[in-house]
Amino acid sequence: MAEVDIKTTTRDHIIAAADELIYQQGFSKTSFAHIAEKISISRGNFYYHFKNKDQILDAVIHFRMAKTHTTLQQWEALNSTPHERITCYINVLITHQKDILRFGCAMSNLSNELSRLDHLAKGNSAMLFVLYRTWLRRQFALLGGKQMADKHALHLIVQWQGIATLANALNDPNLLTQETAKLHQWLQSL
Amino acid sequence: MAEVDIKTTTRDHIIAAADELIYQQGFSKTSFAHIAEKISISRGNFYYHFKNKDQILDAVIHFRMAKTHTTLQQWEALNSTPHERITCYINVLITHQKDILRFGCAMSNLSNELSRLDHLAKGNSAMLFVLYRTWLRRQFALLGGKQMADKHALHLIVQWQGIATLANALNDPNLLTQETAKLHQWLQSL
DNA sequence: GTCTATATAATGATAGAC
DNA sequence: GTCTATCATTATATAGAC
Repeated sequence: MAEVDIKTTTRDHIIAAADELIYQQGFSKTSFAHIAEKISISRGNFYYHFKNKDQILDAVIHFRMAKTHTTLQQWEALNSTPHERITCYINVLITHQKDILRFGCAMSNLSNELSRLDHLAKGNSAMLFVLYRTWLRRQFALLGGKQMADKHALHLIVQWQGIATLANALNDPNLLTQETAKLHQWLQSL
Repeated sequence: MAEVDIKTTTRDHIIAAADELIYQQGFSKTSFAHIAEKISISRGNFYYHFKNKDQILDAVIHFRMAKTHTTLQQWEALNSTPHERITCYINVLITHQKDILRFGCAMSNLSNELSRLDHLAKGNSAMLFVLYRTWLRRQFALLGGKQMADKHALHLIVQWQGIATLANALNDPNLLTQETAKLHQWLQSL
């Protein structure tokens, strides 16, 4: 029943490389040439695996959804209390601090870019937030009742995004650690 | 002594148009062709007023700094209490809600793009945040003492950015009004 | 499945007429 | 000061050989 021997195809390589480059450079600036160079294929090869650039974007968003889903499941499996699980979410600000300081948050960056482009995939990219929100809501419900669960979930994501955004803007790792500590205190106080 | 008859030159037109387009589309996607069309000049004309695209960016950042400086002075001149002045800052989330939902925050968007591009002007764009932070710190110091002033200023900017980011991502005006109401409550409680 | 070659459009930038 | 014409580069995308 275990999942074994899942082949890593060229299509998967394209998606993984595009995922990283879209995070680092944005969707518009991520070119076929750059992805091709990164994984050593030719530009023409893309159109065997994808109809156009937008379909790569769709695949990347789908890939991110799956990745996030797996991460949330792991946080849940490895931690028995909702307090510990929510702590995992908060700590991403620390474990990924180098990337956040340089590139910001992958979710909000893409969502914002697609919003400004008036891109059809904007709604899909926003679903990543919904995934986190739903998961956090369930954890907060376990922690202290259903009434405030969604408010707490939303509030935490707002704080998380604000910290990531400002730390990136000011390129300030201390801001990251100090504001993250406040989040832990807030969680403790609930 | 009053400032009268300041001519609006072509250079000013370019800067104003670039300011708006950079907000809406980002720096990379804002082309000379698009700016030229917006203000009805030719593409070749840019290079009489600016050496290259980066110099337009510098001028736009300088323009935004001046605009922000004026805004902060007005908030201060038109309101006698620090509480009212800080309220002005919070209320931008409401008065500019349409733009925020569609495009996000101009400051953090540019700062993030330049950070990811590893662009030299990144530091300059971050100075806009410093401008707000310094002004807010002074208002909070007037409000309740110097010890907590900078922490309050930073915390407010973090919240503001988080609200703008998430409202943009979820395209949710209700989130904007609800979280802004929380900010007002927080200010009241200080 | 992967490649090379190419078509087409848009970009930042330059030269020079007026 | 503003324009037209042009260049070099890069982008997405297509056609067809292997």
